[in-house]
Formats: sequence, structure tokens, C-alpha cells
Amino acid sequence: MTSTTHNTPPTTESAAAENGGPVKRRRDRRAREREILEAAERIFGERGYQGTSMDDVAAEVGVSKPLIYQYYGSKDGLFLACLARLRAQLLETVSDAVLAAGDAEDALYAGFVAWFEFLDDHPQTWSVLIDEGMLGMGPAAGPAAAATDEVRAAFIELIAAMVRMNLPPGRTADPDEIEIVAQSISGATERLAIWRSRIPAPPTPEKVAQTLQNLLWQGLHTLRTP
Amino acid sequence: MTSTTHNTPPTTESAAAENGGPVKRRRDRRAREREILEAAERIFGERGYQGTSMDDVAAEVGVSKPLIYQYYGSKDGLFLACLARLRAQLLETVSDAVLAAGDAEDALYAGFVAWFEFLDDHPQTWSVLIDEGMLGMGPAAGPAAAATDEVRAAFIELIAAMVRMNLPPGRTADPDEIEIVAQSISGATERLAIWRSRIPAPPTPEKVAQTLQNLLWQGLHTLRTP
DNA sequence: CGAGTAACTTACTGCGAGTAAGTTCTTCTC
DNA sequence: GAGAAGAACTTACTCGCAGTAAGTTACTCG
Repeated sequence: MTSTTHNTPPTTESAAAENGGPVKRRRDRRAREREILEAAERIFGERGYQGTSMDDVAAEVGVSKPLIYQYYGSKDGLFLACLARLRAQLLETVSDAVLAAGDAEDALYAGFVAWFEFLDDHPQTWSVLIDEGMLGMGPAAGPAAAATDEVRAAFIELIAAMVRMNLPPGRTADPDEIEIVAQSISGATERLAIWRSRIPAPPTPEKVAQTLQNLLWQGLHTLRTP
Repeated sequence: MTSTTHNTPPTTESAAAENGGPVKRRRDRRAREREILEAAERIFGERGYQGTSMDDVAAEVGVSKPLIYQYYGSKDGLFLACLARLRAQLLETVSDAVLAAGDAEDALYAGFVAWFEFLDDHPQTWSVLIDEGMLGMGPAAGPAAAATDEVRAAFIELIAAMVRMNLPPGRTADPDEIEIVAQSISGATERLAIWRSRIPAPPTPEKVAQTLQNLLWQGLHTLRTP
């Protein structure tokens, strides 16, 4: 659907424009790259990484496959380019919410809410992220494994910083324990996001954030000094 | 390694056995199925789902590809068959540990320890499980998504049961909150398992389990009544 | 207008999943 | 021990898709 294969005649198109629409051919490189990226983001979001072929994307944009290879190098390259934009947005949104908060308790809650709200507002984004990206990260897994590990690492560092903020002033905690806690929280929020995206009427972001906060807050004070 | 391509000559092998070894050809179906399954488990564990071709498996067993298709239907079918065995073992191990424990607090801790220990003891298993299986489960993700969702669902139900056990007698909690808590714990343990498998000197299962227990235990008492 | 280059295409290769149509080996009956 | 019946197994393909080589068309700037 969505008007595939356009009205551009494949061969003699130079005589075009007789119907009025200036058949956009030969756009500027930057513009084409953006166009391809947007189409790819949409199609990957709909059909997943495996389910999308480069020919699909090429057809959607109305361009031939080698052009995409010239601009993005490989299917992985194209996918990573999609991921880069999306994760930057997500990370920025959550970081902003955390940094805007007053104390540590508030920061944690605000971060959770921002996370779940962002994913509610950008379901397509979320599809791209989790498909082989955010989650598929076994040893030889998907192509985006390394890239999404970066995002995750950034989140984990953010969480670890919050945990440290929460310690009594001047105290330090066992680094292992901080890491374990940060990994746990990261894992919990990812799993909750997936869960919410797959059930018909998920609890509100606030509800989930509050429950998670209740679950974790007290335990965060039990970190031992090394 | 491990003596690839065997000594069976591809063409005229009926005149074989001149060297002594009774070149095992034409085994019983059950035996062949097991043989294929074991090879597949190993290769999937080493190279991942994507990185393994059916020809690889066929060559490893010393058999032709269509035979594998006859027995397992498809690459997905073969992968799922591997998964089925592994997850059954994992689920059983953890369940046993939980059920053998005295009270709820002990059950939670014992479950964590059993989980991390099992994965330490079966790294190959773990590779197969996380590669596109345990984690890759976006909308149109890997083939094993549905299968591993089942395992996860089983764990989540186990966790939810433990949480309920922990409530004051006669009390009931908001089902949404129980679900949120169970999803969180499942996500945390999965992420921790991946993290541990990817760093050089991970903390012991007991250490991780203890930290997780500390993090969660107090919060488990904050569940509201609906 | 013509040279130079950026934008783009046609037409392939190669690999890997899956299949059609057999070909041997084994056993079971007479 | 024939020889039929069926299970175990193979050769030789098709088809879809990632990736590429080599060329062609349109814009731009002297």
C-alpha cells in the first residue's frame, strides 16, 4: 500500500512532468540519505531486521539498491544508522529528566517515567530498538549488538551515578555491588518496556515507575562499604 | 578440529572398511536425530544462529542436508529442538532449588544462586539460549522468540508465586504490581547473567544473588493491597 | 557548449535455505 | 536365498537476498 512504485517511468523519464508533479529524481545526496533513512526506519520498525530486504527499502524510496550501498555500505550500516538517531533521542530524553530532578529519589522516579513515556510515544522507535538490537546480543548475535551495548552502557553509567548520589555523603560502596545494582535496574526497565509494549492495556508509566521505585528504593540503602 | 570430514570417501564408499573402522553409515533414525541435535547444539553455541548454516551442521555430522530437513523440518525447527532440551534443564534446576527452600526469603536467594550457577556450569547452553533466543524477541525477531517467551513466562510465574508467598497471610496484592515486580526480577536476572558471561572475572553466584536479594527484599514488602 | 563529476542504474555473483526426485541399504516374507 | 517394501540417505537443483562491477545519465562550472 501507500502508493508503491510511484509514477516515475523506469526508462524515459526526462520527458516527464507532463502531468504536473515534478518527478523528484536526482536529489542532493544529503536529502537522499535522509529519505532513505526515514524509509528504512519505518520498514525496519514494521517488519524487523530479518524481515526487511534491501530491495524493499530501495523500492520504497524509489531508488536502486546499489545507491543505498554507496551511502550506507551494508545492511548493517543502514540499520546502525537508524539506531543511532533513535538511541540518541532516547538517551537524551531520559538524561534530561534525571538531571532536572531535585534529589536522588526524585531522579530515579523521573528517569523511569521518562523512559516509559518515551517508548509509549515512539512505538516505531521501540520496535527498531528491540528487534535484534536492544535485546539480541548474544556472542555472535545481530549486527547491532555492539551499538546497542553502547546505549545500554550509557544507561548503566547513568544509573550507577544515581546510586552513588544516594549514598551517605563521604561513603563509598563496593564497586561490584554498584555494578550489580545498575545492571539489575537496566535489565528490569528493559524487560518492563517490552512487557508493556506487548499487552493490550499496560499500566501507566507513572504506575510502573512508582512500583519499581517502591521495589528498589529501600534496597538501595543496603549497599555495603567495601 | 575434532577430526572434521571423517574418513568416509564421498563417492565409492561401499568398498570401504579396508582400513578397519566400520564407517558408520545408515544409523537408526533415533540415533541419527540425537547425533544431529548434539552437533547442532555445539555449532549454534559456537557460531550463533545466524552464523551457522545447515550445510555446516550436515558436514559436521557427515550427512547430507535434506536428511536434516526430513527430521527437523527447517533451520528454525532444528534450533527450537536444541532450545527445548536446554530450557527444560534450566527451568527444572531453578524450580528444584526454589521448592527445596524453607521460607520465601530463602527461596528467592536459592533461586538466584541456582540460576547463576547453572549458567556458569553450562556456558554452551547459555550461548544458545541468548543468541536470538532468550533475548532477541522483538515483533518480527528471531525464530525462537515464541519458544523462549514460554520459558520466560514460566520463570515469571514462578517469581510471582514466590512474591505472593511472601505476603502477610490472607492479604492479596494488586495483580498489576505483582506482574511488574515479577517482570522486573526476570529482566534483572537475565541482564545480570549476560553481564557475568561477558566479563573476565565475574562475582560469584552467591555474591550476585546476595546483592540482588538485598536490593529487592525490603521492597517486596511495599506491595499495596488493591 | 563541452569537460568533469555526482547521482544513479542494469545486470550480474555467491551463498545459504529449502525441495524434487531419485538411489541404496535393510529387513521381512515366502 | 529371491525379491518386495520401506526406511535411510543423496545428487542436483530453485529461489531469495546481500553485495558488487561496470556502466549511464543528468547537473554544474569553466
